[in-house]
Amino acid sequence: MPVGASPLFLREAEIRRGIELLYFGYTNMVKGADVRLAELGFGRAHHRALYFIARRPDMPVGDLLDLLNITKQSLSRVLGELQARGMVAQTVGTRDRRQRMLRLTPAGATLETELFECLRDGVTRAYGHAGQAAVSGFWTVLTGLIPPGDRPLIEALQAAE
Amino acid sequence: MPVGASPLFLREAEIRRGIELLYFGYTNMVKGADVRLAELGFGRAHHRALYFIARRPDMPVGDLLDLLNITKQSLSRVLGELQARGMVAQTVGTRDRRQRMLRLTPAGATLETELFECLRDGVTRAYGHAGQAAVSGFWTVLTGLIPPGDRPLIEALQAAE
DNA sequence: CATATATGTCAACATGGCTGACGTAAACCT
DNA sequence: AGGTTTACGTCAGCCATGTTGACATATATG
Repeated sequence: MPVGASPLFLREAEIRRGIELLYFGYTNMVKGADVRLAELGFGRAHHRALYFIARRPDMPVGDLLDLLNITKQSLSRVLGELQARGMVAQTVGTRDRRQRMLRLTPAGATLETELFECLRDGVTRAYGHAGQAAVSGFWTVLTGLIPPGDRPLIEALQAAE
Repeated sequence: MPVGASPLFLREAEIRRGIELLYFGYTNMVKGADVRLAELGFGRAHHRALYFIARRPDMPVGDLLDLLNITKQSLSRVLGELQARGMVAQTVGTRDRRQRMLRLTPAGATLETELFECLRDGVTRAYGHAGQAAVSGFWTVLTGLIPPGDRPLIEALQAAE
């Protein structure tokens, strides 16, 4: 922020606006996927696991736990259901045989793609109407909300596709 | 978006980046408030009710239901707890005596302020580092994620303080 | 006066978090 | 080689917060 920028810039109203838009924006983004998940008997927790496994194939269980920030017992339930329904498979780690590497089965990949498309449509529309500069600001502000220490974990998702 | 903007602009990587930042940004924004709420034996649902009642004092129950998009049975539990603990009070509507107008008690207002400050610190930092143009883009993209039909409801929160 | 609306309430259930305790296999360290 | 730590899994129970369905009451409205 340039020195001397309006002090009103950080007034309560602006903060509340951000809080509200973030809440409603997130809620609306996932609304479509929620419907599809419910039809299949899955929930948001399943989606999150599917999403990150799709994003980083062969991620070990521990990394997924770090990303989701839940207990292994919670993840275990979700992962067990996804495996039982043929969406996720495990292989023993090559470098460290204690690790279980997670990846999607073809059926899992198909479902993840379908769910991604639910989110994508809304995001594409929002990006398109806002323009590239706005999108860049959107990314910048959201990144600023993440504690610096946690950023590498998230940036690693976006590195080298 | 200007005609002829990069077609790469809407590639999958950009969409996924937005999805991830929105998820992690939201999660981190509310993390501090979650801690405080847990100390008091409240949860996020209580916070959402407190938040919107603070934002629009004397909002009728039905409006709050529309905003939160949950069933009246779910809200009723939360609201009952907030009333039992002296955070929220109801008055009979003046224009329509069937309505119950919600407002915070002084204790409720104190708590809401405290929780707001938990969110505010993170948002203020993110806004400050990003700059006003980025914040504007942040708002624009998030607004674009909300179905146009729902926007008036949310904009009404931000009108005429 | 009949009907619709705003709210409340009882009961049962699902999802997805949590804690605590315990077990196994593999890696790592000395 | 042996003890310790790490990665993962599992059993059991609890809590928060959402859901549906049915029904009750007071008030507004045509």
